[in-house]
Amino acid sequence: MNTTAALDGPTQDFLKALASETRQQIMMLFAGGQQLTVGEVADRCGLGQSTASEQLALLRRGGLLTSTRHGKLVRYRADTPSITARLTDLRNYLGHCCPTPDTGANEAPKK
Amino acid sequence: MNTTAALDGPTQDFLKALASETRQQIMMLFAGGQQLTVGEVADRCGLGQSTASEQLALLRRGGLLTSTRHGKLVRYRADTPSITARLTDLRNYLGHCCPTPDTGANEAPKK
DNA sequence: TCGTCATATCGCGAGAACACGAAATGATAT
DNA sequence: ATATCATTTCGTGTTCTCGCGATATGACGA
Repeated sequence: MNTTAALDGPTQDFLKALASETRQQIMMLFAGGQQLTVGEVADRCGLGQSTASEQLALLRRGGLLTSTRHGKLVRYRADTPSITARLTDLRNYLGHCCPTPDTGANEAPKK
Repeated sequence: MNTTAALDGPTQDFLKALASETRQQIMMLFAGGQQLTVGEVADRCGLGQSTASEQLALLRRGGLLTSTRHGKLVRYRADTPSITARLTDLRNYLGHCCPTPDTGANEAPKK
């Protein structure tokens, strides 16, 4: 029953991607700029190979990871600029919901 | 079925609360410091009374709203300091997942 | 007290998400 | 081309979420 989208698609996907403990756990593996393949993620999380692939795809759609093929391997890594952008979007959205959420970054009045 | 928490409880609840379009829509009603009752939220969103109550409870658990009783009415409003805190937690978490998430305008020594 | 209004909780059905194994796709070497 | 390895996509069962109506709790007034 939604006539009005509350958030734009990208931020939607960002939140949905993060709202899963399994995917949060996966994200932890990429600390320090780590680059990991699907198999490595599956292995370290104790997930099936296909499950890992699907979850990684969700994280990529959410703008948290990027992937690059290296031969037959696909290497995933954190998409830092995208993450930063979506965090800013999220803060802007929350800025609409409440008076000055004010994380230190002040909203300059537009124009 | 993961025993290892990737995120602390509060931030967990924060993300889960926000990862629903209905709840995002609800949050929009509180723009500008608005204070609304359960019935008003139900009415404006076209939701059943019980549904609105449950969703508001989730948002409160997520640290996005606070509630106060005024007689038989319960008034909800945005919990700005809590929102700010959880946004910071989220950024810290993401800071662990990727090299220098570059908070953009972080705690810059403002004046 | 009782009756009523506003909110919270319970029980339920429809739909989405999660994780899996099996099969399809893509890539490299022989 | 064939074999093999890594990844993706498909089909399935299980579990969780969402929204509802019905019922219970709490607050006020008569």
